[in-house]
Amino acid sequence: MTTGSRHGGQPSSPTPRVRLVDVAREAGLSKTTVSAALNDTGRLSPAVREKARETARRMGYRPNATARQLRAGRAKLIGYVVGEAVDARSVFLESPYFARLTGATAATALRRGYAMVLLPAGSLQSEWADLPLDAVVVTDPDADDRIVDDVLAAGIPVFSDRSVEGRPGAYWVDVDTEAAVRSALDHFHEQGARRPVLVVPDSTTRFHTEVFAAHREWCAEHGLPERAVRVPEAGNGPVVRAVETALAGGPAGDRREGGGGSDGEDRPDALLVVAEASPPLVLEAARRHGYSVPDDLLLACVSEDVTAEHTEPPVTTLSLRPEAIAEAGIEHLVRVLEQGGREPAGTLVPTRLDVRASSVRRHG
Amino acid sequence: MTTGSRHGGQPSSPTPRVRLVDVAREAGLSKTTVSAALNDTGRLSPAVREKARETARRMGYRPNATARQLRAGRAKLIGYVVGEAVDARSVFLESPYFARLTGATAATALRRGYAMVLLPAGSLQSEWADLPLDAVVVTDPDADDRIVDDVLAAGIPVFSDRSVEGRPGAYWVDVDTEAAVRSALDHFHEQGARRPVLVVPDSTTRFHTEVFAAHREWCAEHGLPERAVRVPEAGNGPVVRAVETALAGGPAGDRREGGGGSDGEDRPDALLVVAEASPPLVLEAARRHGYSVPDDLLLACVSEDVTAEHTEPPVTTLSLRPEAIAEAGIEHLVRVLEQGGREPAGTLVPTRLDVRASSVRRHG
DNA sequence: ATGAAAGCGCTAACAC
DNA sequence: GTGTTAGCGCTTTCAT
Repeated sequence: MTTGSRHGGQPSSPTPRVRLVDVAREAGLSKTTVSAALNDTGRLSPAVREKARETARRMGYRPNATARQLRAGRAKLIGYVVGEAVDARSVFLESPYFARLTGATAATALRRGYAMVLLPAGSLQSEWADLPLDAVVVTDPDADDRIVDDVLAAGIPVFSDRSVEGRPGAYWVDVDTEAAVRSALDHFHEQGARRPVLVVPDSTTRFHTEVFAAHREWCAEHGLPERAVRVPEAGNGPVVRAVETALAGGPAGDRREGGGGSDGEDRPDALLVVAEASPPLVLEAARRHGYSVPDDLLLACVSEDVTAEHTEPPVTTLSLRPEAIAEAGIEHLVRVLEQGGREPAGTLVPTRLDVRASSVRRHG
Repeated sequence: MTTGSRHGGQPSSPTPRVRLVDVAREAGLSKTTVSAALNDTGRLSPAVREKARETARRMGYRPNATARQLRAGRAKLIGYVVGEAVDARSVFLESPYFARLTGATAATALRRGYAMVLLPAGSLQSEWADLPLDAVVVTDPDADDRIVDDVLAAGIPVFSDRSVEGRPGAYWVDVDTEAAVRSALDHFHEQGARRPVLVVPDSTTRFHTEVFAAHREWCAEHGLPERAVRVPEAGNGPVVRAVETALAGGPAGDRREGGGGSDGEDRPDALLVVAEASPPLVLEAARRHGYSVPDDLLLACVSEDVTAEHTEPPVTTLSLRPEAIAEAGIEHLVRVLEQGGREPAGTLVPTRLDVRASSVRRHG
């Protein structure tokens, strides 16, 4: 009466799932033959191949991925962590940039045969040590981030930004930050702006530190004073406050001599916001401070936020092109993982400036 | 001179990775003993257990997850797809709601020992057929979505919203939509509004159809005309246009007799926006149409968008509490997967109305 | 052209 | 207490 003595199985499998050997038995063939037929390998007579396939189909056979992985030695699984903002638990996805980067990475990876596991921002390698990850993508790690070291120490290849350059087992894709900053500042300059201000997060992320440096350099080259406000933390509130600081006068550690309205000479005439913030809110902040955009303030945001197109005036954005980054990164990863050869280790992805009314001077 | 003939391995493994048997040999013990020591099972003398552990640590041993999975029969992997908006490829994450739901699901799952694979929105089961998924989470499937059927047909448990109720192998978590809609409309009513309008996506998602129904019911109960505008597609543009339609007059298929300004009686005095849209943009749209919020229009949005707190006035939001949904869902999933027993199949999660200035009448 | 058998790395019966 | 052994389901030499 023992109707099949489950050996080491689960509490009660809903369906005992058909295995390769079941198909083989049913078709009167061997595992080998059926496997070959299904994988289109080996030399089989068309008849047998078809019979095996047909039987498999009829029985609803689906190969056990885990067994394949074990055999193959790799799991076709990659991890994805956002390094930045360890404190901002799982909120990073609310940034349109990370949202799109994340989605695009997952989609591209799957297209290339890899599944992407979403790892909570700021999680430690130890928390997912027993995932069979072939590689880990670490986006925008902080300079002092442990995660990259942890993963490398575990012998897992890391794909990150340029900050990992030179580390064995680490590969990178990055935006061409300098060109990006230049393109925005040059654009302002062409439009006649001479007192641009930068608002940038005070983070140790590669991108942000490079933005700061590129801005400094550009200002020096153009003989303009370096005006920058650093945002202490992420979020719309802090960024908007930083924007207000920027619009109130010059840089943070700056001469604000004289008492009241020292407007005119000192008021910024262009604003580049690199920190993630909602374009409508930034625009609104400018208005509150008595600026009319673009008449007396040119505005551009580094952002993927689609609301930028819907404001009045629409806001010029500098897109980091997350989809392009994701694609470049995954292509790179697949090449490294599958060809194993020593790859160039890095790729630079250009940005795109979408000029809209907020940064174009009116009447010619 | 053959320095180790790689058998069926990769092109060139960077490090041959230490296996259980290596540790065993090194420690002069058997695989069993080491395994037991590491997993804290079996009866081992403390001395031996320590020795095994020490050796493993020293050699940098990390168990092969795939082998474990094969042995255990389950991969501790769950898939996550957003059913809604098949067309909006990987953009769904830009919605703060989905972003937070996604992040929270991943985090909660990992805490419970499951890794979450992010599947591109609208992707088919066939595209990830060879992932060893223990279950698939399908958020907000459209009524005619194939995905749920596909996954169930593959013998994989599905966790989704209430629309899957009654299907064997399907479990659900859902927001208490009716209570949610009531709470918002009741709030408007208490504030004196008598001509509320609803803006809701014209989708076949369970949530949206229920919102529409709940609103209809509420209006009937209160003897108020049902005013609703359905948004044909997602995105800030379409939603803002729908808001403008709503504010211009009554419902879409509605008497708009007479020519010009039939204001007064007909103008809505409260607006509930259920479609994802940026609160600042909605507010701006209301202003463009000559409304002052909250003086002659009360406003509330179903949204997780944090910008709602930063507008002037701040916007009242109805939060669906994605983190709570994620937690309830994953708890449920883990229970089903691990205890296998026939679980209650469904959980309802309450929403939260965050009342802010946009929906509170001034001067008492 | 097809099948038998080994083995991926691990865990769990079952001896000793 | 500790070691031996048998698989988990699949792919892949290697015989036949």
